[in-house]
Amino acid sequence: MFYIRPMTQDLFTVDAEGARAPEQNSRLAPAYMQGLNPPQREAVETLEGPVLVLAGAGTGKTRALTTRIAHLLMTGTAHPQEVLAVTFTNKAAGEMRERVEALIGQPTTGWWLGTFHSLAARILRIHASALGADSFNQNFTILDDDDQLRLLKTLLIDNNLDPKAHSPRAVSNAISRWKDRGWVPEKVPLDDIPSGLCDGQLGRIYDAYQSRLLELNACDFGDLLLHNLTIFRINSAILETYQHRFRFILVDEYQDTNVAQYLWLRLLAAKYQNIACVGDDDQSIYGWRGAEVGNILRFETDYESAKTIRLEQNYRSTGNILAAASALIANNSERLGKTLFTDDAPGSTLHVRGLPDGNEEARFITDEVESLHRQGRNYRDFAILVRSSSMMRAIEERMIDVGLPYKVFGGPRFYERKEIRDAIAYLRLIRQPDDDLAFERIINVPKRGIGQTTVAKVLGFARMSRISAMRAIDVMIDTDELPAAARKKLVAFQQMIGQWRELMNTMPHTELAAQVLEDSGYRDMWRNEKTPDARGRLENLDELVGSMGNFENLAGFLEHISLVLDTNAASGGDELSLMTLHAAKGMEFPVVFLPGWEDGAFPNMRAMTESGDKGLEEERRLAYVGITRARQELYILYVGSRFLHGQWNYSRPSRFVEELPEDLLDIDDISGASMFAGSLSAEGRSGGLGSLYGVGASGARDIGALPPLEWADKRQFRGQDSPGMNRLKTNLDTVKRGNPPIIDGTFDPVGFASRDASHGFVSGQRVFHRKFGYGIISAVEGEKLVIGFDAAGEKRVIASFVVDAAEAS
DNA sequence: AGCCTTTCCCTTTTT
DNA sequence: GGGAAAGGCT
Repeated sequence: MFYIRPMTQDLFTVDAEGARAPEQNSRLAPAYMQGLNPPQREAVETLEGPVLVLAGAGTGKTRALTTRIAHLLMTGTAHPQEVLAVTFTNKAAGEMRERVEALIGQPTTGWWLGTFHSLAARILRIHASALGADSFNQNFTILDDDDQLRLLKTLLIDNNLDPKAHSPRAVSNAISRWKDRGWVPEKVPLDDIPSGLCDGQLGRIYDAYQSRLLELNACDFGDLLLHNLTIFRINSAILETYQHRFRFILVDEYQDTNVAQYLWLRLLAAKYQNIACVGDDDQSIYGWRGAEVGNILRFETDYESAKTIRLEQNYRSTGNILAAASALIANNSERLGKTLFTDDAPGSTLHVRGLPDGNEEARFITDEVESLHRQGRNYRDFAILVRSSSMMRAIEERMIDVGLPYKVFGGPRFYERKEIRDAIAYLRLIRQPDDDLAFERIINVPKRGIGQTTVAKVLGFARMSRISAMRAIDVMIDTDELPAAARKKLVAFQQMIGQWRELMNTMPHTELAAQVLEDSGYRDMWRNEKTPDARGRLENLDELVGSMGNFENLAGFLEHISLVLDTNAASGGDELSLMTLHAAKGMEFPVVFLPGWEDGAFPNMRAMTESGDKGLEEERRLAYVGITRARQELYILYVGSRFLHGQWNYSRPSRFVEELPEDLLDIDDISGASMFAGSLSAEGRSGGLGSLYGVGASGARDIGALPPLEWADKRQFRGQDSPGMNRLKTNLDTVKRGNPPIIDGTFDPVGFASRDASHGFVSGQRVFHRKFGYGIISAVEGEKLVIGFDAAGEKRVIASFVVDAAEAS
């Protein structure tokens, strides 16, 4: 039996006097329940059955959820290992963990409490082999964005498609979107074919990508959930195990679940239906990631005995802030509608400031922070929330200048630095030699004389024979396909990795990492580099090795970096927070700055051109999220001109500013934007979109002259359909017939490429080889052939490099 | 092969 | 502005 129910959790047995019975714990209930209002209490105390908590911003929904977990445990209704608590982001998961620990006074290590992706990865690690793919096993690598793009690019080239004409990025987006929708493309699918690829081509790329991932023992983010679904569907025993195990399921931010996540939850909750979801349709900001607000609406039909509880009393923000947020969101047409109220005083007005440019905006923020800090605020009381991370730089630079302590969430990340990624690639390859993306990254870094040509040959052969590069080397070093010098170097590389691989089992992982970086010459490479940032890179490597100490083993560390791309989450110093609006979901701060409220930037022009009114409404919800993060003071900022992408752009205030009730605001506009707005009214405004790109300083671009959308021109092709595309269409039909997007038997599990190695060559056959010319096969050893060539003499070559002499032109 | 310079392209949000 | 790729030079 693969699953042994761990009974090591000591929640009920920590008492010094011996085992503490659940009944005794229940007497503690009043303490942690104190201060809850009646609906919150109801949400906590409805221990069994499906519960949907529709809760507005700042109504204490996460508190209700965590208290519910505590209550489940304290009343003895649930054992810790029977609880599955799911959040969207790592930060939310960490926060939930903290709160639960505070409530029950116990560590929650090992509990099933985390993000969708981390929990799905955990299950997939246990059951990877149940997927049925030859090479896919528990050591699988989780690919990130960059790996995915590089892989797609090579696959495009293999399929004779030009990566310039058919951007790997667009293909990647399309694939991710399908996956987010659980392969049930309700809205986008057939129109969502990027840049002139006909659907047959895209389907082929998709299939090639998917089977390549399995050959490399790798999966992408979307696969984590999808493979779970596949396993659950083809192996009901596994599904039942988990249905039985997770008797209590809790979900935060339910409005942001996509179809794949929805299906995953539904399958798991099917048996006991003890599922409690908390969400707010007004805070749905992940539509672009496939989030379905409809999942909230569907809850009551999915679970017949569902109980819906509304939390409408806001405990977070002042009256003015709440009123402004409510007025803004009232402009959205698609909403369930909630009326939030607060008993708090109105508080300050909202501070709206128009400033000349981005530097002045940054200066205003730091000045204001310092002045409030002098009045007794801590730095950690402040948050600066931006629409896009590119807006962070100016603010960051300013804060460095004046020496304010700050922390960036979701900006350029530690793990995305080149040296860190290289170091991790070494470790990935040592742990999982089939990881070609890691291989490609470090095969010649530092330089070891294995050039582009050699690497291209190895990788090309690997893809052709549907094996990984390291395995391809095994084959190729026995043959004459590569020059002797190259073979020698490849062998040396392989042996180097092999030695470390052996050390992996005996040596602590931090020591191994240090040794790998030293022995590989990677550290020396940076030591010898004279650029100013080389020293910093070496320090980063030290930091990486140091941070590995926080993990039990190499596997745990690698899992962490692929799922939790956030190093400084745990620093609790007195620092102000700088992050995107998306990253701020679920958080609150006494003082919030919202810079960059300019039309075109926010609401973001792309969001609107791509998704029209729906896009605008999502942007408005984002604004709503931003405003409702603030407890006491709120600053909304816009500038008259901003330096973006190497060019000055003139702008006018966001339409969202106009949607705020004027009597709640104190406005001070020195942006000069109104002047431009006036001059723009003829052309810019009539365009209906913002003027962010309207008039460049150099008179560069005009709204009407924007480049045509790349996504136009989609379906004039009728290429032959691939299995992947057929699958899509089948599912599309299912949905069109009015069926809910459920997994059913009609929908195939991931398709696998069969590994048919038989080539059909026989001894005595006359063949042609591109490099060695014509010859006669003297022996066949699996896929290797020994051939006596007319000109080159006897050589060992690989069957796939050879064609029958008659077929050679 | 390797190194330096130029050119081109992108540029929302994230697990 | 910034990164990747292509081109050009040693």
